[in-house]
Amino acid sequence: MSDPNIRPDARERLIQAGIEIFAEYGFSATTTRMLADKAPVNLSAIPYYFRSKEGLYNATVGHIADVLAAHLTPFLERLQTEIANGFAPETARVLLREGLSTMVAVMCGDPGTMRFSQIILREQMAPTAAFDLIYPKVMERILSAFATLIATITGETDTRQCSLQAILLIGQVMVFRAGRATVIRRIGMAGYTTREIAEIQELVVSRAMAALDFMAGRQA
Amino acid sequence: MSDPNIRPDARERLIQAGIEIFAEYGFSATTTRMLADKAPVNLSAIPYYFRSKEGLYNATVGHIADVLAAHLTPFLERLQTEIANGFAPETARVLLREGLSTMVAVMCGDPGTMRFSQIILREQMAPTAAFDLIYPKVMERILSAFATLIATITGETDTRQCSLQAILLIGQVMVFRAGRATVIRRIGMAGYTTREIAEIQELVVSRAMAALDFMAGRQA
DNA sequence: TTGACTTAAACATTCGTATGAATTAATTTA
DNA sequence: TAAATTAATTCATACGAATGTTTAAGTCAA
Repeated sequence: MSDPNIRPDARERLIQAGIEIFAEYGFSATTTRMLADKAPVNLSAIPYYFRSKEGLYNATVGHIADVLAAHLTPFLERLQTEIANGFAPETARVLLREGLSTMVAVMCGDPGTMRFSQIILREQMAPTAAFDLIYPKVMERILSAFATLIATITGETDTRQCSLQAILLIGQVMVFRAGRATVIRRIGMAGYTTREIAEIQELVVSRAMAALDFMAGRQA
Repeated sequence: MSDPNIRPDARERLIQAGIEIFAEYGFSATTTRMLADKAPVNLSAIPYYFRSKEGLYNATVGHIADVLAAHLTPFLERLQTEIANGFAPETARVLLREGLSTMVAVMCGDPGTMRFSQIILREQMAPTAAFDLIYPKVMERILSAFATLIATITGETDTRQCSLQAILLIGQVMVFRAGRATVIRRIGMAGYTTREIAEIQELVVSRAMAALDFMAGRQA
């Protein structure tokens, strides 16, 4: 639910459990007893604090959206500052590099945030009411920032075109998370180690830069 | 399960129902009664023909793998033929264009095969035993073909590098399926119409070609 | 009549949620 | 301050509905 006085930590523990369990099993395969055991908390704490299992799920997604939005803010603020000060294409390149690298790290590297992206990916593939909690705070802002960067770097003025190019960039990152099982088997990895994350970052960034050169060339 | 004598169509109807229902709801949220109603078939036909709900799911994924593998075969045979006859980079480009276009159409365009990719994507994100049914017949063969094409076009000899580049290409297609909800909302589409599929195909193909030019340039 | 298939009904289990008592914390009263 | 009262939270238990599966009778072609 939404208590004005944030009293207890049973509520927070349930959301942490929600992140772990919902990410691993998805909404339907997750049972309230799994969540209560993981928290650990009595079963009745779920309807007490969140009204229902779905309420806990929505609170979990909302929490993820807030955390990611907070991580996002410094980046977006820097972007705004740069825009106010002219914004050279070289600066935009630096920001895009950094944004993509961070995205790879968040989606594939850090075990904590990997759970976030797992839940978000599930929402994308089969959106529920919780999709509205995460789209405007995270998806929309990332895509819009990337589209701005692309426009600045390439000189492309068609915003739809820039948005589509931003989506392609994100696709190159997403495939390493959503297609993790295939990537690992195909490449013969044991999992994503620090070394392999660095390799993916290098790969994604260099590929993105090449694509932007190509676009800029066509524009000029 | 696996009956030697393939008698009835109740079995096939259940698999068709499985494609529709498992794609829409996923394994856990799908109930045996949904499947039986959709088929339509008596509830007991599921344990009778497939031993269990999981058995029907595996049979469904197996069926998808077979259908996709059959669609894939002509393409792979042409590739083999070309390889036997020298295989100029220009020919490889044509094949890659075609492969990517088909992939977009299969994943995002045709309502029937879109269900296939939905189920496959779920398997990638949270692999079950059924993953082994689809990986070697579909994933492995597509990636290996793309990697071969990339090697031919760019002159890159490192097979790991070629595989990674193939994964990036597939990511650019996959994002339009897995991230459908976000793409549609962000771009302001009402869904993927024929016109938008063509736009995505053009986008993905031209982007891929630019990337390969970049790789070929670095190699030369 | 046999054997493959279908059917309706029921089974045991698990699910999300409700209930009301027990416990703890906070506030008020004396 | 000490006791009393109230509110907030936790707890064990239970309930009805839905789940996957089983059972055994029924149907129909060969």
